[in-house]
Amino acid sequence: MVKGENFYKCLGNETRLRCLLLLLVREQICVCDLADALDVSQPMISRHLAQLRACDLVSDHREGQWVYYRIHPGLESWQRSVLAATRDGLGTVAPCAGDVLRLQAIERQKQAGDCR
Amino acid sequence: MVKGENFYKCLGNETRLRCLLLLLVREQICVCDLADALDVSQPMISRHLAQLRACDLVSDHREGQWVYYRIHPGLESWQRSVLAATRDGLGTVAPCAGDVLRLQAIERQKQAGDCR
DNA sequence: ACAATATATATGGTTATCCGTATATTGATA
DNA sequence: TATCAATATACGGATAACCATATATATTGT
Repeated sequence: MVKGENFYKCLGNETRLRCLLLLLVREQICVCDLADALDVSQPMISRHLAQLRACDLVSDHREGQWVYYRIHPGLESWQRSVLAATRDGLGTVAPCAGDVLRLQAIERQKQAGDCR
Repeated sequence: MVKGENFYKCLGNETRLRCLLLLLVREQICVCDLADALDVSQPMISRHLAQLRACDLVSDHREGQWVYYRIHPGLESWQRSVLAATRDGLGTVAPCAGDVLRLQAIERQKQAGDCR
């Protein structure tokens, strides 16, 4: 297996790719916000996040009852370049552009609503 | 389907990834040289090249009995950036580094041997 | 301790991917 | 036209990927 093969297998799935691109615009995002922004089920986002985690593309940490994911801080620089190039190419078109908008809406809603 | 999904599905296979990286170091390579350099069977390389062709990652043209492949001239710039970053990250490690050496050996052998 | 929320994983079935082998196609050459 | 070399595709089976549903785990608040 080539070194980059698993990396690209991860990017070769729509949900995972959208996840990663969304994580490029925020330092960290919790699982439920990711699920809502991408409009996918909770088990689905969780499974794909697990795979990204297994390939060291993202890291996670718990804050109370929420688990936050971020781009893995130890990601190799060439992989960061790949993600950045992808954002440049795909970030402004559907469905990725809409993902960002939905995420922003979720964040606004949280801030306005219950202030916990 | 996200726009880049098929692109990354292509990169997510070892043979196809090695193919593309090898095509980054030569303007064009014929099918048999690709098969020899990667040490894979003829149907195998042909099938994967067909898939890269279908996704517009490579283009082909015939010269006599040989068919030459190259990185598709119309490849989007963000995709070129991805390939370049990948070469930077993987080009100097196995098996990609060996692929280049084997390709060079094949070229030398051709030049030395039968001069048709 | 219990209920509620957030997250992870297990299970089963469907579809896609991958590969080896066999065969078809195409161009060159005798 | 028969043959050969190069390339492409078809076929069948094995494996992997993917998803929906159900269930388990962990944390918080009552």
